[in-house]
Amino acid sequence: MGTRRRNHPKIIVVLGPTASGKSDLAVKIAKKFKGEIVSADSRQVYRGMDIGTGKVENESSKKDVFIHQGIIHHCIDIASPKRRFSVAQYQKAAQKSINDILKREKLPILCGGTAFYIKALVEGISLPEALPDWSLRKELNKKNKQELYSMLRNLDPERAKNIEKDNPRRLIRALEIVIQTDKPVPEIKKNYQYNPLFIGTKIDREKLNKRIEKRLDERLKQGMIDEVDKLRGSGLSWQRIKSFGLEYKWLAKYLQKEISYQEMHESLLRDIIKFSKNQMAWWKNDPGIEWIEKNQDALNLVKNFIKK
RNA sequence: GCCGCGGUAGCUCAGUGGUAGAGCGCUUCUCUGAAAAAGAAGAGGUCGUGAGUUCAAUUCUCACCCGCGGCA
Repeated sequence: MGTRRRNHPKIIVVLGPTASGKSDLAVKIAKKFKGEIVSADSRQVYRGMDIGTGKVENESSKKDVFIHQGIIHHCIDIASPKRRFSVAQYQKAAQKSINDILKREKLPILCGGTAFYIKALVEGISLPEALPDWSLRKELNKKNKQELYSMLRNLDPERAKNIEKDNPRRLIRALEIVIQTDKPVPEIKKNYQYNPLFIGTKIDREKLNKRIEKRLDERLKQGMIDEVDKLRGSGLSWQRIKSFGLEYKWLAKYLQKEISYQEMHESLLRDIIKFSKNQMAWWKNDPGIEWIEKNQDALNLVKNFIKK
């Protein structure tokens, strides 16, 4: 995830697969080193999605402050599930949060499982300014990937060289940029603004799978089905709810009586496990991450890191 | 016990007289405003068992074993 920048402000990044104990560790670090937490989770940004996204409990009575165990959490509940949220919005929100934390002379602790969000923030990647244009996307979606690819080859041969030519979603985004800006897709620029310490919470596969299953059953008992039902009641379409994936997708199917409880449980468990493997794919070969098994090891790492 | 249907990849199933395919799963990989998204590559099978016919059987024939349904 990039190199450390010695002269930049220090931040801690706690990452790892779902159910590996990130939130717990982040709170411990925050308590010990006067920190605040910035969530890096593409689903926890949405209000009303709590149990299914594994949000920690909010103790705050104020509307726009999220506090858990006395620790301020940022980038949670910052968006309506009715509106689309994206990595660029996250990047801005998280940068602002971190800068505020630094101004208060506290330690920023980025914590979450969405690798793309973490990358966008830590590397400060420059996302093209072209805004998503949903009507254009809808139009382009009618074309097949060969047509999309040849369009891109005509408009921006350079980008066409490197892009995955079988991936319609990427092709459409590239075309969107070119059509909107009337310029080729800009080369990606990185702008490191922080000096991060990456801590990964690691648990062996078999144990993690068991934890995932246990946690799923707990969440079901805690009223996760009801939560999805409420989202529907608040005016979200089933299609939208399903687009959030995992628990939202499978519980929506179950609530619509498309599948039985058992099918829901099996498929959901399988997909969460698959998801956790996909998360690890981003990190497992990254030499810059300190993988820890005990929280105490992480606290020691942070202590040394801050001293330097 | 009799009749019928079935037994092919981990699962659900296509298919063919010239030693086999799909979807899902699995493994690995990618990541430029949907990322819990979107995509790529790969590994898996002596086609239930035994015999017969044939140059050649997973495919046809017979017997047996197993599963499902019906009848007794």
